[in-house]
Amino acid sequence: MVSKLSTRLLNICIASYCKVRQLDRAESIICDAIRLGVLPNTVTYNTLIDGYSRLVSFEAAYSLLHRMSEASINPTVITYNSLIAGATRNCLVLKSLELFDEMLQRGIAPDIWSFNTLMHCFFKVGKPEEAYQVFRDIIHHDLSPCPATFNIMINGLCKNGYMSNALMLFRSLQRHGFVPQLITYNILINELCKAGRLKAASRMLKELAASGYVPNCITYTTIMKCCFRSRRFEQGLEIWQEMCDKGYTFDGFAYCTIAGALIKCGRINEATCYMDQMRRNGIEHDLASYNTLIHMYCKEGKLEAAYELLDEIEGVGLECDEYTHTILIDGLCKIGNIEGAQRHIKHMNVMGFSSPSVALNCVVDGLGKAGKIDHALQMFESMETRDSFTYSSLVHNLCNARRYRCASKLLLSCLNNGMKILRSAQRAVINGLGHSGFHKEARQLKLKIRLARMVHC
DNA sequence: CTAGGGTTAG
Repeated sequence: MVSKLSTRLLNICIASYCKVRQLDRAESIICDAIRLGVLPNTVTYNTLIDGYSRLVSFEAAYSLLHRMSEASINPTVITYNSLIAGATRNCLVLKSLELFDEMLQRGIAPDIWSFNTLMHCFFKVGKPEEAYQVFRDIIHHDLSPCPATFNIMINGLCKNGYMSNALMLFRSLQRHGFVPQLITYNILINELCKAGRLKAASRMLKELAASGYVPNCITYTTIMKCCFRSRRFEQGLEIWQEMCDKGYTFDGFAYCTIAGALIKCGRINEATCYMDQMRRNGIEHDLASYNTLIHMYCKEGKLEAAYELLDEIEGVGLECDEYTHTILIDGLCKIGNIEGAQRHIKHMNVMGFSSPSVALNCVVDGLGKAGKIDHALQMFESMETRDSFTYSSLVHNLCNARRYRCASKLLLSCLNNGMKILRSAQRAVINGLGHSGFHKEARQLKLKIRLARMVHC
C-alpha cells in the first residue's frame, strides 16, 4: 500500500518536473525513489516518454522503450499512443505508422486514440486521403469514434483546404445527433475568421452561446486575433478588456497575440507592458513567446538585446527555429545591416534550414530599400521559390528607383504565374509609367493585368 | 492525446 502510494507520488513529481521542463530533476527523483525501494511503473515511463518527446526529441522518447524492457515493465497502449503523438508532433508520419505496426506485433490493441493520433498525423503532413482512410478504419474496426475523432477530422479538413467539406461534415454530424463541443466551435470560428468569412464566424459564435457554452480563453484569443488581422486594433483591445472584466486568466497564447499585434503597429510600449505582465503572472516563456520578445526588440532596433535573448533561449534548453532566425534577419535588414543579414542566412543554411524563403524575402526587400536594386534583382534570380511577398516588395522597390518597365515585367510574370500581388504595388507601376510619360505602356499594363486576372481567377 | 499565439511586401 505504502509503495503504491509512493509510486503515485513519484509519478506526480515526474509529471510536475516535465511540465516545468526539468527532465534532469525528474530523472534524479527516479534514482532516489529506486534507492528508497519505490519502483517506477508504466505510468512513470509513459509520463517520461511524453516529456522527452516534447522537450528533447522523438528519438530520446523512443529510447525509453529499451529502458522499460530492462526494468521489465511492459508498454501499454498509452505508451504507444504517447510515442505516436510524439512522432506526429515532429511530422514523422512513417514513424507513426511503424509504431502502429510495432504495437500490433506486440499484441497491444490500438484504441480510438491510437487511430485519432494517426489520423491527425496524416492531416498534419498534408495527406488528407490517408487521414480519411484511417477514419474509415475506425468505423471498420468497430471502434466507436469519440468527439475528438470528429474534431480532428473537421480541423484536418480545414487545414488541408477543405473547409466546405468540413462544414458539411459538421452539419451532417449534427443531424445525426453529434453534439459539438466547445473545441469544435473554436476550430470552426478560427477557420472562418482566417478565411475572412466574418459573418459566418459570428453566426458560429452565436450558435456556440445558444448551445449553452461560455466562450473560453481560446475563443476570445481567436476573435481577438481576427480583429487584429483585419486591422481593427481598438476592437481587439476591447475584447481583451472584456476578458479582463470577466475575470479570465490569460495564458501565453493570449499575451503573445496581443503583444504581436501591438508590435506590428509600432506600439512597443504597450507590447512591453503585456509581455512584462505575462512574466509577472508566472507564465514560462516558450519558443513562440521568446520569438515575440525578439521581434519586439528588433522593432525597436535593439539588436544586442535580441541577440542576448538568443543565449537565454539556449540556456533554458530550447532550440531556436526558423521564426527566430527570420525575425533576426529581418531586424538586421531593417537597421540597414544587410551584410549581417546575409551572414545570418548562410548561418541558417549551415544549420540545415533548407530554403529559408521568408528570410530571403526580407533580404531582397532590405537590398531594395538600401538602394541596391540590382543586387536585389540578382538575388531574386537565384531564388528557388518566389512568392507574392518577393514580387510585391521588389516591384515597390523598382518603382522607388523609377525602373517602371522592369517593375511592369515582374508584375506581369507574377500574375501570370497565378500569384497575387499587392494592389499598392500594381498602382505604383501604373502610376509610375503614366507620370513618366509612358501613357501607352500604362494602358497596356492595365489591360494585361485584367487579362491575367481573368485567366487566374 | 483534438482548438487559439511567434517571421517578410504596403
